Amino acid sequence: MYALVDMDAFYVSVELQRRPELRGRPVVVAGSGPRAVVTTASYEARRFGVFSATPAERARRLCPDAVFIPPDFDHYRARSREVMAVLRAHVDRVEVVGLDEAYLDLSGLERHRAAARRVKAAVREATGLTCSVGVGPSKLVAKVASDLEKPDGFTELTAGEARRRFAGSSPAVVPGIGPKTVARLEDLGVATLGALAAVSDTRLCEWFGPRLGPYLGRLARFEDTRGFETARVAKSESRETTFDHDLHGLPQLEAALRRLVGELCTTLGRQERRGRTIGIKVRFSDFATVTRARTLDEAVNDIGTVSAVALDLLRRLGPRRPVRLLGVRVAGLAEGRRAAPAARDDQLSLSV
DNA sequence: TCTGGGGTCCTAGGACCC
DNA sequence: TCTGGGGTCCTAGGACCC
Repeated sequence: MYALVDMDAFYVSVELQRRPELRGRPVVVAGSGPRAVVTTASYEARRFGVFSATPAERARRLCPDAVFIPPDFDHYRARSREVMAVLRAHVDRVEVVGLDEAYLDLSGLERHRAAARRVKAAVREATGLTCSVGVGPSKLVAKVASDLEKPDGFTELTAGEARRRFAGSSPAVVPGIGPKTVARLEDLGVATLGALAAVSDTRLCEWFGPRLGPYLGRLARFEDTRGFETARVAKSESRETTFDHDLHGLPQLEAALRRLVGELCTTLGRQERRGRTIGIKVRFSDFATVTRARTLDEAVNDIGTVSAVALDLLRRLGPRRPVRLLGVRVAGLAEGRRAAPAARDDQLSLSV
C-alpha cells in the first residue's frame, strides 16, 4: 500500500507564512521578466484562470489584483527538507519526487489508512502547511487519488474504484499520458480512460508500438507495478536561461554560455561530481530546439574543459537565427560513483 | 496565450566490434 | 565477394513530470 503526499500550492503557501497579511488574496509566485511564467498560483488566483506555466504577463491581465512574488527557491528547498524530514520520521521508505511531493511505502504498517492520516496531521503540526494525500495499492492509484480532493484532501482508492471513478475522464488525468498522447488518442476516437482501457493490446501496438501501446493500456486500467526508489542519484545537471530578448550572433551567445558553464561547474565542483558527456541546448525565436553533445574519455567538471567543449559545440552549430534560450548540461554523472545498482525500476517496461 | 527551469526515460539510427 | 546477427556506445529528438 502506498501514499502520495502532495503539498498544497507549496511555494505560495510557504510565502504566505512569511506574509500572512496576504491570506485570502490571489497570490502568484512568478519571475519578473517579459518571458516569465507562473510557478505557482494560490487557489484564489486559480479562480481567475491563472495556473502553473501561465505566462506572467497574461496572469497580470487575467488577475490584475493578484500579488506577484518572485520565487525564492533556496527557501523552498529548505522548507521542503522540513516536510520530508517529517515524512521520514513516520515512514521508513519515502520516495521524494519533487520539492512538494513524495510517495510513502506503507507496506510494513498495519492500519495504513490511519498511518497516512497521522502523517498528514504531523506535516501540518510541524510545518503549518497542508497537503493532499492519496492512498492506494500502487503509486499510480495513490497519485490520482491525491488529486481528487485538493486542497487539504485525503482519499483512498482501490484500483477498481479508480477505474470506475475515472472511466469518463480524459486520459490526461493519468500521469504519463501527456498532451501529445491525448491528442493522438482523440484522433483515434479514444476520448476517455474507459475507452482506452477497452482497446485491445493488438490495436494499441499498431497505434503506439510494442512497448508504448500496451503500457498505455495498463495505465488506463490502473495497473502499475513500478517499484519504490528511496534514493536517487542524479544522472545529469544543467543550467539554462531564456533571455528577456533574443540574442544575435556568436559573441553574445559565447558570453552567455560561459556564464552558464561557470555556474554549473561551480555547483559540480563543490559536490565533487563529474560527468563525461557535455551538451548544449539552443532554442531559436521560433521555439525550435536543437541539442548537441560530446562524450569525453574521462569525467570532468572543470570550467576550462567544459567551456572548451561547450563553446566548440556552439561554434560548430553556428546559430544564424535569433536565440531565445541557451543551456549547458553535464551528463553521465552517476557512472563513476558506484551508485549501488539500485533495484532497477523499469519505468515503462515493467513486469509484462 | 507566444510558451521557465531542471530533470527522467524512450526511440531510432549509425559506428564499431565480434 | 557478399552476407549476417547481436551487442554496446553514442547522438539527437521527443514526450513527460514537477
